[in-house]
Amino acid sequence: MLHLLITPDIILLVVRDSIQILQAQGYKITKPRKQVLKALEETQEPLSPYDIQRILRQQGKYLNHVTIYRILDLFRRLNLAHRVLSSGGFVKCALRDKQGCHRLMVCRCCGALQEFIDDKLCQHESELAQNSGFHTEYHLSESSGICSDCYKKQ
Amino acid sequence: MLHLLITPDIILLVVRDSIQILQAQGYKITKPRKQVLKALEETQEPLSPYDIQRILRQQGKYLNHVTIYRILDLFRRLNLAHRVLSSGGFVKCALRDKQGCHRLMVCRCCGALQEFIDDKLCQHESELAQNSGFHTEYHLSESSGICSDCYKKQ
DNA sequence: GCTTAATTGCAACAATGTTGCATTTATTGA
DNA sequence: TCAATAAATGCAACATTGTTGCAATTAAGC
Ligand SMILES: [Mn+2]
Ligand SMILES: [Mn+2]
Ligand SMILES: [Zn+2]
Ligand SMILES: [Zn+2]
Repeated sequence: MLHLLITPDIILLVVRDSIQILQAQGYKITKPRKQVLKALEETQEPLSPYDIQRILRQQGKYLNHVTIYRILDLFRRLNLAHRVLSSGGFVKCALRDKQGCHRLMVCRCCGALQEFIDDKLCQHESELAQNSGFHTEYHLSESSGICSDCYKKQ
Repeated sequence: MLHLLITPDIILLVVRDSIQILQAQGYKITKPRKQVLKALEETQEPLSPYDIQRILRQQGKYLNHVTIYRILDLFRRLNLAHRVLSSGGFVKCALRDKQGCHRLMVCRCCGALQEFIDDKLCQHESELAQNSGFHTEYHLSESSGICSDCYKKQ
């Protein structure tokens, strides 16, 4: 339901990219880490730690939930993934939002997520914050509404 | 830590206002509901259901956690309160953000929250969404950064 | 004061998240 | 290729958070 066009090619590319980042920072490339990366990449929805465990289990792979929590925490710190605020799930960060700015639109009917980026918006928002002395580092925001599909159906 | 100037006068005003809304919609004005409202109003931070339970217990008032969950759910539906996405807590909505648009800045050092409103920002964001067919109903977004106090200390 | 529908409390349970420590594994370089 | 070793994982035990069905209570209206 994450409305980003993710083809198998891109998945491979992005997974490899993430692995390079892990390596560059001195983290081991372990089987569990690769599996969590792949799950986040392939699934078109935000995944909670337990979602990921379920998905992997269905593929005959068992990871302890503690391990998954720790891996997701690492990914978050490295900006390889980020939380979806409203659901508490995690999504894999696409290459294009490396800047650390994540804006989501969430459809209240079907739960569809759409991520977008707009520099002017970030700038405007940062300026507003600045006016009250706040120094913005990154935006992780969600808007609520109705996606085009659900809108047509009404 | 919620940087909104909330004086005892305003608390009384806003609590009364919320009670009118409850009444107008045919909901009973019960002791538990008044207590949860007051706790949200008086506390300067977002409160989780269990936070609220703790606070009230310290005042010798016991509410079952199930009750608190149900009350918060009702408040949310009536737009008397809304969730703080990053913490999972709830904040009481001030009168001025009745429009249903809630923008927060969260300090990653001290956790301070600052809520603000900017029509131009909402408009810009809605337009962007519209471009991809998304119909925005309300914004509930959070930016991350450093508040003025923490910035000075560095 | 009654009546009654709405609300709350309770019990039992399910899901989510955390910590300390033993075991395993990926990396390095001999 | 194989040991050494630091890093990562698994496990157990626990803590916190959230849900459901049903009985008891309560606020609102007469
Ligand atoms: Mn992202
Ligand atoms: Mn608000
Ligand atoms: Zn939709
Ligand atoms: Zn601060």
